[in-house]
Amino acid sequence: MPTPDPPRPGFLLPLLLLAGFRTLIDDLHAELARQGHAELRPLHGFVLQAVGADGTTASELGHRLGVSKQAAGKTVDRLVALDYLERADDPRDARRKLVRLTPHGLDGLRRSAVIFDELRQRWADTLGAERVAALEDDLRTVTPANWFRLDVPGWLTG
Amino acid sequence: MPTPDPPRPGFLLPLLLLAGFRTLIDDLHAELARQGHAELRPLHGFVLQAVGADGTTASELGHRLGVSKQAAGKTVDRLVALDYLERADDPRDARRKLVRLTPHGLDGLRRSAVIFDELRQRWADTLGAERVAALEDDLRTVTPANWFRLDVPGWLTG
DNA sequence: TAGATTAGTCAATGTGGTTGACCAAACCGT
DNA sequence: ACGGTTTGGTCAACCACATTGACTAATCTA
Repeated sequence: MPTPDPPRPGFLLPLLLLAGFRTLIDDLHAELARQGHAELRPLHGFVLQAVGADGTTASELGHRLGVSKQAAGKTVDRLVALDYLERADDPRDARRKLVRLTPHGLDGLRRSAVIFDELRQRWADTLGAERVAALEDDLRTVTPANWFRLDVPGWLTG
Repeated sequence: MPTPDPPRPGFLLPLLLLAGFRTLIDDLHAELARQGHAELRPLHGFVLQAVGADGTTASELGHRLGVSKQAAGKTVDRLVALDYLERADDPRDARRKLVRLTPHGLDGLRRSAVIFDELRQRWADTLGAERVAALEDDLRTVTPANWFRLDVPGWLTG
């Protein structure tokens, strides 16, 4: 059986962007698995990044991730069960439950940052550093200004 | 409250690729909704594209989409309910059930192609045609050769 | 202090994915 | 032609991630 027909012209661009993203994410998690973080799912890296070293709350996390506070809360539950996050009471506001990285979670986040840097360097070795930079510049240009609000939908689940 | 800290250097590249993809998909579906296809979810366009004008079977569809035949079957169920796809018996093999686009589905697929072409043109107007082409070339270079197997995980659900 | 807002949780539901089990039809080698 | 294997489809159970609505408790504010 031959490979399926290549997509029509207009379909190419989104597919390539998706493929580029997927490639990075897949490579990241393959390497993370090798480094002792096999349980980390694609989505989780974004969550750890959004929690950050300073910690946050479930509601704020939901806002950063662009999902409801309930969805954020459930994701935190799972990452607590995996020992990536922990909850603590906020002494200044009894309603709030602070969400913080555990040492294990901080390790995962730091390794992710290192691996992403390496992957970007690999792209720079292949394409040339200036083309990677141009690619980033171009994407920043055509993308809404608030792109860094880590708006990651369900789809990283793959 | 200030916007959250921008991501660390290594995190930028995947986030920008994701943002670019999301921007295209969101714009596509906003326009599709205006043109009478409000029920089409982000994933569905890829499925229609994978079904193609000639039709296919659930198993083959699963292969093209990189998911199990069961998952493909359930997705077909949903698109049948929305009148985008229909099933028919294969007279030459009683096991197979052909999956075909309905007229409504074909309309959605064609409109998607047109809109994607327009969006790509919009990028070319902003960045210049040669930079869009360079972007595509670069992504093709750093991406596995089989990228056009429409390997779309759960995440288009957003 | 009363009323509005905010944080978190629970419950029900939807979508898209997985594995395993199973049946019927088709294929293939003796 | 027959019997074993492969293939296509479906069912069931389950998981991950999202939604909305309802609710409590704590805090803020007029």
